Amino acid sequence: MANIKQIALAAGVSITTVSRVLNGHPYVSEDKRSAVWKAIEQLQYKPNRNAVNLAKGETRMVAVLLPFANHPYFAGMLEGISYFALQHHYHIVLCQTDYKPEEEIRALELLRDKQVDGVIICSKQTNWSTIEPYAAYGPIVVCEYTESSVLSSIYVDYYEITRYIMNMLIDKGHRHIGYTIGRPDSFNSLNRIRAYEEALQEIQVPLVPEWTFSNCYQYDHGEEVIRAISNMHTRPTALVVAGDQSAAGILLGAAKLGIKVPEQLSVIGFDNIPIARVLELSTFDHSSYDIGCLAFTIFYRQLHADVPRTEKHKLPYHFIERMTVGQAPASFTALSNTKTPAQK
Amino acid sequence: MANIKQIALAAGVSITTVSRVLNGHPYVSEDKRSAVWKAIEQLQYKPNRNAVNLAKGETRMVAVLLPFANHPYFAGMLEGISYFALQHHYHIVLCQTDYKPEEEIRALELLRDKQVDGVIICSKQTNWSTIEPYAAYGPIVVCEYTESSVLSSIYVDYYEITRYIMNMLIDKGHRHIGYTIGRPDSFNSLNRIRAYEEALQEIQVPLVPEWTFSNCYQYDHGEEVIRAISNMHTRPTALVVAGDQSAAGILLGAAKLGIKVPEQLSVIGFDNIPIARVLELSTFDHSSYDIGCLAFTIFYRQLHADVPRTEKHKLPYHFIERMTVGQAPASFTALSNTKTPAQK
DNA sequence: TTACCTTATGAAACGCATTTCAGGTCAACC
DNA sequence: GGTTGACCTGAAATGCGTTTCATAAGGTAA
Repeated sequence: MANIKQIALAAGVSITTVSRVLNGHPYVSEDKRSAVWKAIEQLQYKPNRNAVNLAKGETRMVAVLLPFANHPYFAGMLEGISYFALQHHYHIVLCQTDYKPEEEIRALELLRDKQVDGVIICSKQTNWSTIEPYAAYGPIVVCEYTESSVLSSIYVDYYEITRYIMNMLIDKGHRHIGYTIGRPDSFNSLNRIRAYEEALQEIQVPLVPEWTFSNCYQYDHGEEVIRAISNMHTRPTALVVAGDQSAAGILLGAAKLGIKVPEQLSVIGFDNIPIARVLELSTFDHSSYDIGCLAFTIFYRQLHADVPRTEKHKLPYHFIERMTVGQAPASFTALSNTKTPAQK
Repeated sequence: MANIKQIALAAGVSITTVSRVLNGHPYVSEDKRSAVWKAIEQLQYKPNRNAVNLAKGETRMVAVLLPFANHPYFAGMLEGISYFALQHHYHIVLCQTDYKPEEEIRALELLRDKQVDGVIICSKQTNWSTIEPYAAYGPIVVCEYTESSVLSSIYVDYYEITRYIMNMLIDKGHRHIGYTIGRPDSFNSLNRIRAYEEALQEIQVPLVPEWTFSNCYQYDHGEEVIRAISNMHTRPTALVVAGDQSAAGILLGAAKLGIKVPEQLSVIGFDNIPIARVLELSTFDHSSYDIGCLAFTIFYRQLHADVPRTEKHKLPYHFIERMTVGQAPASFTALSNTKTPAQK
């Protein structure tokens, strides 16, 4: 394929002039400009992006780090990032990490090695101190709370939300409340747990470890949870579920097991993914699509304007009341041993 | 950041020797080798990937072209590609096109401009003749049937599958059969339609245009379909749905509208995505994850071995019988005007 | 008339690593 | 002793654009 030198030769100008034409610089006479364009078209010339990247020190690529793309929450985020990226003529390098630290590092190394201009971290495992040094090579935007002074952060206050939910459930008479979370040791999970425990403490209700479940992401996990609950002697009357996907599994599993929602079990999800609407799941909305859009916007601004690279954005949220939260069932308010009819 | 020149200087060797050490070439004396490594570590040197790409003419990136990542079928594919890509030290450039031809072209231009070594097309709109010229710049693998002599193809024979389904439904007494598809003009859709129409023709049952729906991808679309059906005077007794996601919408919508599946309506999905299992949806399995794995493998082999770049792989499939296909309801076998109880 | 700016153009340096080619040493084999 | 081949090393060419700097013509304000 032709290169810039051949264009220069064909158009009878210098390489510099070709580059000027290519990049729309002023100070090129009309006749040379058209001669260059003519040569470019005749030889079907297109600049080699590697050479451009090398010379400009910019790749117009951004790495997106996430555990799995095959999850509506992250897929939504990806879509948001993608949409804004395309508008700004950026491309996305997808780094699916499965929460493996070594894969997360590899994504950050793309930044260090100048393969990308920045990184958007949707969710990660690695600790901040390992990530921070890479911020020297370009903006890093994290969709999670961090106090780091070199990273930008878009976050949802899960402590606040969880307190809000717990209060709502307690107001409705629930005392037997369980929860599910994703990774047990993530910052968000720890905040959820803290809010949960404090809320119970305030009304002096003991914590039942049996009613707490971790590593819940997919439908299957939700089904396992509801199966486990259906076999319990004393069941929770409400579940605070960390993601709509597993909440959907719980709902559909409950239907199969004959557990009535919300009459016997209230379920609250998170994320408001499409299936939540279909299943009438009460949930918290904080559109992952919008988070993605914002993440890209911040990355882009930080790269092109001389702004501090440590913005913090707390996201609003709101509760979407649908059909899965109700009053605590009378028979369950006190510790009872009632068996519900449908059980395997 | 340090570059190779500074390492050469610090280690007291030539640039060539540093490059040799970096790339593990033989014929470097032990003392020089260790001097180079020492300099590399002291200066924290890492090669600039853009320079490497430029010099090697290879980027270890592959573009993945798909309409939307936020769909379990494509997300599964993406996961498969991703998994194999990581193993081979490749990265993925995600090109979400929303079926817009100009975005599809942009993805192909990445190949022409040497930003990626190849392209995997999961689904596209652009016609083959537009895509083919780009094959000159690197392997292009398409997850769809094509006769093109420069593209590789992994495909499922939807004509065959649809005939299989139609026969099954006809055997079970169904005569009022509807279908839903995605894009009405795609190759796969046309084959589905052809199989559908031929099957009806053979048993001399007239086609009811009202029972055919296009542009169905998401839950919402499925819900719209079932709502439309519930308002029909004469309803189909079976639906051949082109994707599990919209089939799920149909199932959940049917439950809300009081339409019993499969007693009143049989539903067959495609793809066997996770929600299908949860909803007991009878469907065809051809794992999109596996397609992704295969797609990357073919791309990789074509790039690194001297094999023809036009492999064709027809994928196996199998029907997964679950709970949504039944005998045609007696009252529906003949054209009847029976109204089912639950209607809005 | 001098001083200075705008327009126009190309040579050369620069971004950075890989690869070819040529030259050299030393041991083994004929 | 001469030839051959394995081992080692670096200068220079190569991949390809962008950007700086130097130069020069033409115009204008002081």
